[in-house]
Amino acid sequence: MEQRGRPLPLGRNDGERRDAARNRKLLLDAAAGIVACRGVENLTMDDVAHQAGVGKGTVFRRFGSRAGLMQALADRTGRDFQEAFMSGPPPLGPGAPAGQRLRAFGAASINRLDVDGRVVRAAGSPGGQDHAHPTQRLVRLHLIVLLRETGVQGDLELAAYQLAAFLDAGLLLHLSEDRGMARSRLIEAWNVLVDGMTGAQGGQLLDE
Amino acid sequence: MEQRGRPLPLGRNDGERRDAARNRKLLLDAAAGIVACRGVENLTMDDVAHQAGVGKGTVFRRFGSRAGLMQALADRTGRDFQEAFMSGPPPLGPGAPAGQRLRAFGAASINRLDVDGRVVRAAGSPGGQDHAHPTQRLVRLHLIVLLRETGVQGDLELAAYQLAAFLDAGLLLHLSEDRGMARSRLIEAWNVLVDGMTGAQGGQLLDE
DNA sequence: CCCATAAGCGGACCGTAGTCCGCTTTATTC
DNA sequence: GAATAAAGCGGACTACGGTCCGCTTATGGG
Repeated sequence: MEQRGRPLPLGRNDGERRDAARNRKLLLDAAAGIVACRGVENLTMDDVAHQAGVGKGTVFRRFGSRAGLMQALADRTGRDFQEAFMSGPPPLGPGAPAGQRLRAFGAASINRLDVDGRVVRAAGSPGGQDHAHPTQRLVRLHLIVLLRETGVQGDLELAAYQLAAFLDAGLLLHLSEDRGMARSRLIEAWNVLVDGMTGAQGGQLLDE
Repeated sequence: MEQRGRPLPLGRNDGERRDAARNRKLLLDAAAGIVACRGVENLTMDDVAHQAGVGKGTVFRRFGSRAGLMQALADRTGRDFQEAFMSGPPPLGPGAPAGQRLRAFGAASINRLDVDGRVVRAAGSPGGQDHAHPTQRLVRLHLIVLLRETGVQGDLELAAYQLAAFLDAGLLLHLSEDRGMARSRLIEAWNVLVDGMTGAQGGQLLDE
């Protein structure tokens, strides 16, 4: 049949249907609760569905996969972090010199491990993080901007990947927990890495 | 019953039992065959067991998990690479200046993607690579030695982690396949990273 | 208020990773 | 070569991630 005079019968042409939105929240809350009380690794999709009082199919319709659910969870708890480095107060947010902001970004990322490092790690698909995810892209974009601001020449995109690779939740958790490295040591290594990239050789030149 | 005069009734006090060794080989061969003809993602543990003519339990007894099997597979095909950078000809092996060896190591790792990048990526547990695996440790140890040889001061262990993070198979495959970046570009970015760490600012100072 | 449409929903179903436990094989000792 | 103890083995079994498809409900227009 050809199209009728009803071109946009969408539930809501911008967002999702009311019940869908409600269920999304129910599911995220349920997931957060389970993570809080039993840990990420003991979260099953059936649990989440049951706890939220919906069917399992709904969970997968919303989030696509377990990793997708974790991503959504990580994004929710990490939203304030995003805002902090996008538009919060210096030195993390705009206002401070780019070099300091880079340092602050690393420190903040590393200290964020306690909050939801395990969730972020679990958000990785089998075979590593999902580098194509919007959050990851945003982080790299941020790094690129800061690098450019410090006057770094060359392949900024890959430089951003290199920096972000060290901030990978799986790696940091390994260093912190399995290897017992102190946060301060990780932060110092980040600073050295940033200095090496931005050309501040000694590490003292741009130091606080 | 108390212990008798037979203190060491081990099958073989060093290695594994004959049949176990035979099955290990059968299993690795079967896995390699399946990977070669159907790809890593279409390999199931039941397939491997059946193809090798053993029970499924045997596969898990030998390799612990799917990731473990992949690791073993990657290690076998990567053994010659290990030998190449440990004791092969320069510039990859000993004999060349450390700076050149670092560059060669990155280039070799990146070019190795074609061979078994997907296997290595699949060797990662859910939530990233297994940084504690002997092969990873060997790589980092190698990097530490080379870094020290170039006169780098500071936290060499974490510097090695930073370098190795960029050579992660999952990341490189993403850059190469999803993002369509040329190998040459990745290698150049590696060189720049190494130069930044070793203090060769311009990139031309130690250039070939 | 009723209809048409499409999005949403649920839970039975499927495939695969990983476990378990009783049986078999290997190696060692006398 | 018989006894014995440990390692190995196999395949039924479980748990969980993910799919499918017929049913329900929200939504917007007549």
